Amino acid sequence: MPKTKQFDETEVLTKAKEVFCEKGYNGTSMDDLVQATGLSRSSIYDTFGDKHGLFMKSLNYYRCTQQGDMEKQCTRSDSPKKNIRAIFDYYIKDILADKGGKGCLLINASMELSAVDKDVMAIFQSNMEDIEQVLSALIKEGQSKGEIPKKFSPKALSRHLFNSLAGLRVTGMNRPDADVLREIAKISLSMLDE
Amino acid sequence: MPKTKQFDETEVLTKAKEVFCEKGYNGTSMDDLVQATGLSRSSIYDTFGDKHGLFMKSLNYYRCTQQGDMEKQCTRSDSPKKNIRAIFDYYIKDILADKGGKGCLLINASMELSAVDKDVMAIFQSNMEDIEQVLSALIKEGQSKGEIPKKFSPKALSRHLFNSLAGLRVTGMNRPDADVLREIAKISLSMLDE
DNA sequence: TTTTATTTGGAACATTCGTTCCAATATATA
DNA sequence: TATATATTGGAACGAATGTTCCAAATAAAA
Repeated sequence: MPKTKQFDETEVLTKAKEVFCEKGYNGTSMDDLVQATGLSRSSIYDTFGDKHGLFMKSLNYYRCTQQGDMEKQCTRSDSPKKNIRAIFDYYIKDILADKGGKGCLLINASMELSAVDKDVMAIFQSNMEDIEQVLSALIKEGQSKGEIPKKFSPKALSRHLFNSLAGLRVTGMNRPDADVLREIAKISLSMLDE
Repeated sequence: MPKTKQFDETEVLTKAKEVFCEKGYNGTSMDDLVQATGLSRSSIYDTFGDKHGLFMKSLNYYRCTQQGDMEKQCTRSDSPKKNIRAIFDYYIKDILADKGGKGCLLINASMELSAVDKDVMAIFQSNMEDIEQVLSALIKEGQSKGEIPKKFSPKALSRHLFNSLAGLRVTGMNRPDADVLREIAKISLSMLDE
């Protein structure tokens, strides 16, 4: 009996993500979202509650897809070190593919809202811990295989690598130069050598 | 004859900076700015033109003071490497002193607005180049003194260090833990050793 | 003290904002 | 096809936005 949903929720979240990413949370109006998603106001409010609800769902969805993409890089090779490099390559590719320099919604949102929206901060923190966990596991494996020196602990190295990834997003948004980003990554990753 | 200005412009810019930093550009209303600066609407419009004008002047003033503070660290010692460490120590101290996690106006503004405001992007780029220039000069000096290995070029190392500083601001805003930040800095700076 | 130029506070403006509401529309089942 | 249920478009709302304007207040100079 019921009329089925005329739209795919994840598609809407992806489109909303792009607008929020480009214009920021407070810079995005409901008109912008109506136009970008193709949905009516009513449908947006009915499905997501309000602007903040849509934003949080977009943020969470983006976080999941991004983390999924990153974890896919972890199994590309038997070498943990190569997999870490693959993560950096993937991330740099993602930055360079971002025409218009809209950036990463997690970092943008955190910079815009962390001071006033603790829900946003919590998602960023959780994402940071997850990524550090993934990196830390790869490093621990690499150290036990003898691929990675044990000078620094897996935890410390993973924090350094996450820090470098975050920096790459900031740097890359303002200087989207492939060679420069790859060189920065190379130096950050040289900690894992010899 | 004329009545003199009843306020110090740089004090106003500093106060405006704090509001913009905490709430973001689009999250800050003129009411917020009137309350934070203590000025009347009329005085703000008369002195700075409009909200965007006040924002740009705040951003520029912040950029100058921050860069000045950073350059002060460059002459603390005869050792270029120690001066680079001093820059990182200063920056981490600045991050930890930022109660409330408001962050750095340059990075916040860039993440919020770079995609839609090219003036903001230009200031960030210019600031990035200036800081890399300062770091590059110190590295070159350190390399010629034999303090810093020549495995990587001064330009490449300076970009890596700026990238790390940017990352520290993002990381530090969401996890203001002194030990963690110092450990990240230590690993980033270990590129300058041996 | 008087004059003069400037600052100041607050009212007022037109827009835009996020949100609500409802009648009209559309679709899957019976 | 008829029915039931969900979606849709658009009008409408009050609140908040950035900005303008002007009379009143103020401080330096005469």
